[in-house]
Amino acid sequence: MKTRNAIIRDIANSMRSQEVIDKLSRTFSVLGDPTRTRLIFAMSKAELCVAELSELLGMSHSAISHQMRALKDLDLVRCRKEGRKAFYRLNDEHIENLFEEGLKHVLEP
Amino acid sequence: MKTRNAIIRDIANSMRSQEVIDKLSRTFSVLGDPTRTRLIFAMSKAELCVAELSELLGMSHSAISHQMRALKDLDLVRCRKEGRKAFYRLNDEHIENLFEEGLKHVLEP
DNA sequence: TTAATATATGAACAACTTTTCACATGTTAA
DNA sequence: TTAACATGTGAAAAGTTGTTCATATATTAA
Repeated sequence: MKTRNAIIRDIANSMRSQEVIDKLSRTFSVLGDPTRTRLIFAMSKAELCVAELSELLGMSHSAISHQMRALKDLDLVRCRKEGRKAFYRLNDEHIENLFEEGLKHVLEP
Repeated sequence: MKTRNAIIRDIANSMRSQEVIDKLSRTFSVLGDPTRTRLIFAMSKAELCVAELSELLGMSHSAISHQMRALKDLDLVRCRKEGRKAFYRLNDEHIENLFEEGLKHVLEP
C-alpha cells in the first residue's frame, strides 16, 4: 500500500509539461467565452463566412474577425478563402466532441 | 437545395438558450486556466486534499482554496470533508472525458 | 478552555480580455 | 483605373480575473 507521499510524488512525476498545460488551458480558455461558444455552435452546423456569423450573433464584422483569429490560433477552426469571403469551419471532429462533452455536462440534471 | 439565408435561419433557431451558452462557456472558462488545469490533472489521478494540492503545485493554500471554489461552483469537482481536511475529486467521468478530449487535441501532430 | 491545524473568504491590486473605433489590406466589378 | 465590398488588425477603454494578504471559521489536541 502506497503512502500519501508516494502518491503525491507519482502525480508530480506524471504531471504534463508546462508547454502542454499552457496549450491545453488556452484551448479551454478560448472555448470559454460566450461569443466564441456561440461561434463554435454555429460552425458545428455549417461552414460560415464572417458576414454570416456576424449576422447570426448580431455583432460587428470586426468583433467576429478578432474572435475567429483567437479560434484559429489554437487550431479550433480552419479557414477557406473564396474570393473576398473567408469561410470558417471546425478544424476536426475532436472539437465537436469536446463541445458535445461540455454540453452534456451542462445539460446534466 | 436550401438557400444561404435558410441555413442561417435554421442555425439561429437551433441556437441554445443564453443560459445554456453561459454555463457552457463558464465551464470551459474554468478549465481554461493553467492552475486549474493542473488541479484537474492531479485530481484525475487521485482524490487529494488542499494541502496536498498546494504542495503539488507549489502554491499557497489560499490560492488553491479559491480555485477549488471556482471548480466546485461549476460542478467540476466534489468535496468530502474528513475531520479538518477537505478532499477533492473530479465530479464525474464527464469531466475526465472532457479533459482527455482536450488533451488529445493539444497533443495532436 | 486554549493552542494548533486545515481550510475558507473578502478586499485589493496587477494582469489580462473583449469590444469598439479607425483604418489597412485584398478582391471584385465597372 | 476607381469604387465598392469583405475581412483583418492595432490601440485603447471598460470590464474581468488570479493571486496575495489578512483574517475568519471549524476541527482536533492538550
